Amino acid sequence: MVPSIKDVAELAGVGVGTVSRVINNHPTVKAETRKKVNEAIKQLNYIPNEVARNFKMQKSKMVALLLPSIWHPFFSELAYYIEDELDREGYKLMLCNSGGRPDKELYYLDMLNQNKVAGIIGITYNDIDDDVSTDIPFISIDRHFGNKNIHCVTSDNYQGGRMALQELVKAGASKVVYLGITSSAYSEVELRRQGFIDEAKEQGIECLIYEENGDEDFSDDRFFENFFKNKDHLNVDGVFANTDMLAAKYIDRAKKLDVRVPEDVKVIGYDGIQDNQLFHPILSTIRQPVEEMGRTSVKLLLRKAQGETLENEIYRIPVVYREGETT
Amino acid sequence: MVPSIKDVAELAGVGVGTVSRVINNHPTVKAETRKKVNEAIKQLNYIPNEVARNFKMQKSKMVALLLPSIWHPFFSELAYYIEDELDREGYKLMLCNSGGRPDKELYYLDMLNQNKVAGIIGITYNDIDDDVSTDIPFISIDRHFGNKNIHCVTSDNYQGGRMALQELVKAGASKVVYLGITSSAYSEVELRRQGFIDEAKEQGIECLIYEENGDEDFSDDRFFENFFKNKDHLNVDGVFANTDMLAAKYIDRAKKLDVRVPEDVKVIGYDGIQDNQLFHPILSTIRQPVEEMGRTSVKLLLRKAQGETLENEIYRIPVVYREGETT
DNA sequence: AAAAGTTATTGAAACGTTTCCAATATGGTG
DNA sequence: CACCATATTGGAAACGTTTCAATAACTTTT
Repeated sequence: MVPSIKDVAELAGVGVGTVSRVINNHPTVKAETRKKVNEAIKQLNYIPNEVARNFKMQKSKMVALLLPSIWHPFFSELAYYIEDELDREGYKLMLCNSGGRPDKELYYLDMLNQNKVAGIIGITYNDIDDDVSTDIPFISIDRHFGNKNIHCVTSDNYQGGRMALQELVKAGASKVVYLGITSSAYSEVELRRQGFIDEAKEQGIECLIYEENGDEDFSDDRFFENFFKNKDHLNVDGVFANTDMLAAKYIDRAKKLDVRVPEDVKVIGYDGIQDNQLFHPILSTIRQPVEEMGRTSVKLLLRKAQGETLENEIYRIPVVYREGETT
Repeated sequence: MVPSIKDVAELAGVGVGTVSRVINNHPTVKAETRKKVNEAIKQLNYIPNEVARNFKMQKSKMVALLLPSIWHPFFSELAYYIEDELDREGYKLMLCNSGGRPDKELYYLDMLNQNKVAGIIGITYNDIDDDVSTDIPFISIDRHFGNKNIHCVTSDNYQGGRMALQELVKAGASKVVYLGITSSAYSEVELRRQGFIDEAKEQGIECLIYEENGDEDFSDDRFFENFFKNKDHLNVDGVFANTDMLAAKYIDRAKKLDVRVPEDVKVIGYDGIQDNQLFHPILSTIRQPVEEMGRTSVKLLLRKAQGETLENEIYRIPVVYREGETT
């Protein structure tokens, strides 16, 4: 039989309230009593029952991370830092893979609601703003809802887009294309395109755009098949891909068409996933400040959970350029 | 005010017990009553309070995944499947990154104990067998404790080792080396080496071993520096690396020494992480059945949680060879 | 129509905390 | 010593479920 607070109280010869106060470090306990209680705790090997505590408090020290798939290297890095930061603050992480599917996102939101989690960090592709319970703090990564007390953390996508163009030009490109997989839901990610275009215009560089929607049955093969069908696309000497993965796949395909990187085409990705150090050639990329994004999200979320109101609606964190071998 | 089961009971004009039975689909409720209750539930927008339920039951439908780092691509793939399988069974996943640090593993075990999780799936480097509470079901991946009702799921490492040698030989290698990062704690992973050696002996192939301990302040740079110091190591024409990551790094270094892969040296990794499709050259590898390992772990764990006793102590799942461009 | 059997329902108790108010102990002051 | 202020403590109530023994409502059998 696992001992309860009652057993401790009895053994220590005090009331349950006192034991509770000792456990929670309330200042109003005499040192002597505290000692007695601690001894009883040790003797009985008593461990506070966190489940009962959650119940009484009507909330748990659990934060949910809702994202498309932990399998993706960018998300798994993000999850790593989020978990680490949460742990420092005494919180736990619950992982929810939505697969990017709207129905699953809603299903999870519902479940998290029932489970009275302390907060949610979400990377969602759904207009979930109506479904997020108002009393569960929510931090959205890369999507800005602009209402309902949902705050947003993101990398500085716009600046990243500009940077990508600058670097391509610096590397000698004069005709560039933006490669993207879009989602029907608006996201800050689109600013990557905008920054890229704006900078191209300012610099007087010819700039093409190629995008396909990735919401359902998206296929890499089809994407690149379509892309290379357009002869214009074979004449570019600079490529900025939406994500590192897409950039890596582009390089893969390009190679098969005897397009050499970086001799014929310079390539820059976005994300800065760690593994691209092992891609050959090593990818040049706009590196998202993943660690800072993760930790910031947690810090903001916990501040919200504490009842604070945040000063900004959106927090954009600067990106940096990381040179590889593709520029 | 969020409605409780009591409010529903009142509105429906029944007892709380009846409402509870409706929610939990007990068969002993008249259809008519059930309908009344369901209407009340809908009208009040009642959602069962999972926290209270956990409390009453003294356990939650939460399973913890304790691993060194979700950031590692192999673990993030594993986590993906584990979460998916758990979700199908109505369970949730709590993620714990131990960093491979013994103290943190113990700290998490303690915490999981307090939180009365339904079970734990662990990839640990610690002799945690004395610290796992006997009444929390535990599935250990890649480590076999052989006691205390801790069951083990692993890939067939021994067979994988043999396979690696066979494939290197098939590709033309005649003098091979096994590259490994070891840990002080025994793990099934070591069978990769054993299988490799045994097969080499049987085939009469010369076989070197190079290993370093990775427990603390391990550095890739040092590892390869030491490795290449030994001139013998420059004469091999076949390399089997412990993990894909290690193989990719080997290829990286080899290139810098003008060792060509696969012309001069054939390389095979172990794991089959997805991203190695983007490595160039694409890595040949012994693919772990990650999905099956993940799903099997969950299935076994939940059977244990249900009170079943499992037939085997260890479940070895077959591996397959996946040919890339390095053999 | 009563008895017996079956099925459906009720409502109190229990799970282990925290919190709050009342009660008591302690210490200081006039 | 009486009184008051303050520090410390005790213990009941409450959190929202599930469960179980008791009871009620039907059915069938006699």
